[in-house]
Amino acid sequence: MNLKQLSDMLALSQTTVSRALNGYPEVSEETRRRVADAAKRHGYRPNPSARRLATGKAGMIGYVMPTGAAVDIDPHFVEFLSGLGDYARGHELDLVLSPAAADEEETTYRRVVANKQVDAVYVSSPRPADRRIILLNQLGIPYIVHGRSEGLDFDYAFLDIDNEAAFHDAARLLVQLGHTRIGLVNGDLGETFAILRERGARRALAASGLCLEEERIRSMAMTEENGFRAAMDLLRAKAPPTAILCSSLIMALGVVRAIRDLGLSVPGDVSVIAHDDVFPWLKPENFSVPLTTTRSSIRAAGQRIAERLAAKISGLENEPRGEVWPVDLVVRGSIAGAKT
Amino acid sequence: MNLKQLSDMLALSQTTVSRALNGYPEVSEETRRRVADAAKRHGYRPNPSARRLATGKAGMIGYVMPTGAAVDIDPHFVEFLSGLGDYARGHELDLVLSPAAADEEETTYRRVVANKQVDAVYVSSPRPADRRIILLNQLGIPYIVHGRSEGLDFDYAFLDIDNEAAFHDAARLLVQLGHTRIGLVNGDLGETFAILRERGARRALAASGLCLEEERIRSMAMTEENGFRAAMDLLRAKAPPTAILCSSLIMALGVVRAIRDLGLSVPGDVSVIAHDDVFPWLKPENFSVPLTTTRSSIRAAGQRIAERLAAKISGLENEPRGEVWPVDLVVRGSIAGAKT
DNA sequence: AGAGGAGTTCAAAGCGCTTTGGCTGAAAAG
DNA sequence: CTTTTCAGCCAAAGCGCTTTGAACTCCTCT
Repeated sequence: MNLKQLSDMLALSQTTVSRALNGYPEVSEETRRRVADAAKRHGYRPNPSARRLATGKAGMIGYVMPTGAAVDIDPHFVEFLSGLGDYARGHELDLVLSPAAADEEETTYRRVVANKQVDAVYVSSPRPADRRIILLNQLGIPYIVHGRSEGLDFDYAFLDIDNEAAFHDAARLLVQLGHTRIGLVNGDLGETFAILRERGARRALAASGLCLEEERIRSMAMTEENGFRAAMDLLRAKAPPTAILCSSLIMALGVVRAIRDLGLSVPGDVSVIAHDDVFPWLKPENFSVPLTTTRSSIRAAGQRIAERLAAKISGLENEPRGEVWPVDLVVRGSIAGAKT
Repeated sequence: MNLKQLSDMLALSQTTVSRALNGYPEVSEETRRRVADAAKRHGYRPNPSARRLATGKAGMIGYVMPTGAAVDIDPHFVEFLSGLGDYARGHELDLVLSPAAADEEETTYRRVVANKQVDAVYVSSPRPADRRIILLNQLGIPYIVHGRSEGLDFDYAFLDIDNEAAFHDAARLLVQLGHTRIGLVNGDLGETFAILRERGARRALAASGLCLEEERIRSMAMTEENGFRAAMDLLRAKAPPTAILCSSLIMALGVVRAIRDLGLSVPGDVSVIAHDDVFPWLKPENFSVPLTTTRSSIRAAGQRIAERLAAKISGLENEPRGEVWPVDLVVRGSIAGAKT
């Protein structure tokens, strides 16, 4: 069933039918009703390719997905995607994932934009002075960054959680509990969030005249194994930390395992606080010792970003606004006062 | 740069340019070269919407993504997606994710197909007699199922791992080690893979005159928490299992935690074998006791499915072929002979 | 009564590509 | 020398939609 058939059936022109369906004012109410009715009854749906060709609007959100043997998409992505989907579902928005090798990312963005395959894109895991953002900005397509970049000389739309405050507060809490040697098991410093978290922790310690020593910081891809290695490393040092801040639940699995392996206990010997992105399949309260976390639902972020992208597409959101969400500090059994 | 501009520039008709670019024979070699050259130099790329409108071919692979507050996409999906992307990347294929609530899945498939938004789709987590497969079959769009259904009266294309053999072999190994009371911590029985795994385990026990007791089976969503609960349940029974088969690494985390919480040990008191889909961020060899696993890379499956979908699209693969991959049984420290 | 609107509707021109059917000129066949 | 054949190229017709510009019908106003 296409527009022509439908309009023939109604003895109306394609123009009128199209306008009726798209809510243009110059159609009488009665006609509109008739058209809407017939359309529904016959299950008419405008062909998106045709519409796209005519309008340039795609009804899709794009994401350039880094791929390649060396690239591991991490499980956060799936939760984020769920959120995006939650919103998109109700709004007939589809997502287009364009896989690209690391060195083809820019080309891919260019292609996607030039082809008008999507109306807007989102960018994840931004790095400082991220080139993708610079590119998108000059290409002039609506976009939102999930996370933040730094060192860009223009404003851009983003949604981020307050990583700095989260780790600041977490570190401050540890300090208040009497800890002075605090370790940080962080994500890769190539990404802004990790930089901000380190900064937050550093600031909290500094406020009490303490210092986040370089040798108590580890930054690497957030796998269980790396968490384990990092913690092992830290805890075997001459003056091991009595508390560890950790950037992800998955790493925290490794951290806790390391602590155990060394015959130490949580929180008796080592207090642990981790960041929790809220996975349905791994919960901090279910760790052998319930984990204190800084918590922010990455799924909710996905929903919000979809919503804002939709707003941008329909022209409701224009200024390049940054949105920063506060992070909950959820105290559970994994922290205790420092042994004196 | 569109076709018209390019052809004007070359003083050729759009027809000829189009044909030259698409490899039709009725173009002289010299012309073809000239055209290809100019196209490359000016970065000409045919507008996909226009092409799609004209040909009906989309150059995209579709996936109807279950979404909704109640639906958790699990982390396996991301690994699978990576694989799909690995292949798609090199072949200019994009993926379209169409989010759909559980009760809108069929409608969404219909929409996607009717709109010719994609050339082929893949279906994941198939259930027995899966309605989606029936639907796709009659809609006549190329598709591949990742996993298997049962009870369908027609052949369909799928790629699955040999779940039954995997769990059969794992169970047999446990039996050979002297275990007679074996527990199964499985995924939701709504999905075929879980049914097959149970069948495999059952068969192995039966072969030795043993029985996989109903009360030693738990089937539920594969979260860490459910793994914990299930194992707790099993181990607190009057005649607790001395070995546990587990359907996922994430569940296995919970299983191991339960064993520990009860003051038992792996493999001293309880042997554990789990299925490993190969995540970069959580490895069985890094469990406190290295985990014996049945292993099959879900990422590799993604690559292969993309490859086969591409073959289907270009008409290279036609018969509805089923492909079943063997599963590795990797023995590590988590199993031991049964205490006598 | 005629001009000027307001309210509806329509025919036709794109959007950028593929593809059908036809045309041309030179080489092959008669 | 005429007829075929065929490689190579082209004009134009879609694909299904949106949008421009025009037209037509009623009213209202002067």
